[in-house]
Amino acid sequence: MAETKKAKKKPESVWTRPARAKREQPSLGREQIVDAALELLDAEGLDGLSMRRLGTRLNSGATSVYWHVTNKDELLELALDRVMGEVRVPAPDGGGWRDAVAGYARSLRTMIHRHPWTVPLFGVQPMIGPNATRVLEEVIVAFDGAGLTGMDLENAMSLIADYVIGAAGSEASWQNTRDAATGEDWLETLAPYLAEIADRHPRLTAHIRDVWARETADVLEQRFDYGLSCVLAGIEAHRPR
Amino acid sequence: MAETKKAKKKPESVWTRPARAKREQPSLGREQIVDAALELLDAEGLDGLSMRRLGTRLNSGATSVYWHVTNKDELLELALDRVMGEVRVPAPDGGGWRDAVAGYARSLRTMIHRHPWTVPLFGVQPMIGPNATRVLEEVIVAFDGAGLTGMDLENAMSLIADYVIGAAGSEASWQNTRDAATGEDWLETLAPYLAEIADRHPRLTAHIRDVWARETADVLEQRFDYGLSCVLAGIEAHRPR
DNA sequence: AGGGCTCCTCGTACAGTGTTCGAGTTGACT
DNA sequence: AGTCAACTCGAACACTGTACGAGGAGCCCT
Repeated sequence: MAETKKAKKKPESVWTRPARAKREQPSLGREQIVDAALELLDAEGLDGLSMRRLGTRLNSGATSVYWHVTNKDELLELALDRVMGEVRVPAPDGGGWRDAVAGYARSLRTMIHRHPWTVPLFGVQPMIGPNATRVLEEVIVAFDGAGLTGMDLENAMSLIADYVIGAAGSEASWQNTRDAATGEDWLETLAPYLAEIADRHPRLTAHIRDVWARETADVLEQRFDYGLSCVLAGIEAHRPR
Repeated sequence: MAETKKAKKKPESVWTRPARAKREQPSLGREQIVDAALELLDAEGLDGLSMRRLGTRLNSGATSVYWHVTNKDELLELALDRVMGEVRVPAPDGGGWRDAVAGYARSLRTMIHRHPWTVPLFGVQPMIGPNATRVLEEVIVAFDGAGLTGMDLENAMSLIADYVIGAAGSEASWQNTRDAATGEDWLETLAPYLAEIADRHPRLTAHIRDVWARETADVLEQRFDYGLSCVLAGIEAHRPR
């Protein structure tokens, strides 16, 4: 493809004619575009994806992407649905609905951990991509056995999703500030401020002293499981019988 | 932008940085700046706030703001803490801890409804502004009577906050797309797509037909209360006794 | 063989963004 | 009167998303 076309001879020499840009992939496609976008997003977050950087990563002009995708928003929709493909929902065979739903929740959480840039994207548009709908379908099936229908089912599903997104999102952004500065640095710059508010907020400072600096991954794991089992217990307690 | 730098920068926030010595009556002040920023944010969301527009709204040069605020991020921190001042936490007098915590949750939710731009801001930096800390202190007090300490208390507080932010956030962004196009328009453009996935996802389409088009404010209210009482029941069930 | 026609690429340009810099203004204190 | 700090702000830089239109490649139908 990169070689000179010989069908027509034009009165030009090889030297005056600009060499055809060598394209390893003859054309751009949605798949490759989303692939490249995902690399940028996973590596540097939402701000790391710009149309120009995407273009250069694809060895193509900056605005060529706009033929395959009308918008940056649309591109993000595609990327979001792509990573929704990583979410697994166990079928409720054997184990009750609680296990299946818990499996879904945990899978959604690890997906968010892998792709933290998804968090501000949830819900900006109704998620109706193929993978999102597949997940929804499977979640409905997972809830079989809980005896929920109509609005009750909808409420329970929303509760699970809202909790997971809220929890995983706050975990992710917390990780972010942890990466930016080591926890000790933070504690160092924070110490005088903490001392200042110590008498205004006695309970809070006591709590902080009690709890901080053991925010390891284990603790986050435990916290998520605690919240999840609370939510499941609540759904269990409120379901019609 | 370009704020996702991984370079180690000294961790600072508006609250830890010493306030600048101020003069008698400078023409610009943090209060007025945050006031104007809030007007823009509430009127047009996160994208509606740009430093230049903020400048013109303040009848000042575009870059004058940078004397009083080092960053746009810092400005957003200030704005976020300002609206955190609207959150009320009932003292647990009389009614048990459940009522107090529920009151906090509902107050946080209405705050988010009033200022939907806060959602993507939660947790990007540790929230240590005066109003945020005041709320945290009061929440700890509200949990008195639940008999939670240390990590248990922390987990319960995180659970409440994560649920409320997740739920109110998804409500807010849903409202957004509702405003963009009337629900009927949406259903109209969506109908063929729904028909297309009907046999691939039978349960989902049945559920949608069952549930949709009654997404009134009442339903959202009910859903939030359902989720909240689930969470509270879960905390109740898991607390040490 | 040539004329359209559709798919596709891409350089250029526009209007905007956050932020830096340095020159200029003001007002209070020595 | 002079100094100095507190402030304001225009200009500029390096970005951003996107519209537009000029082209090129391959195909089908005369």
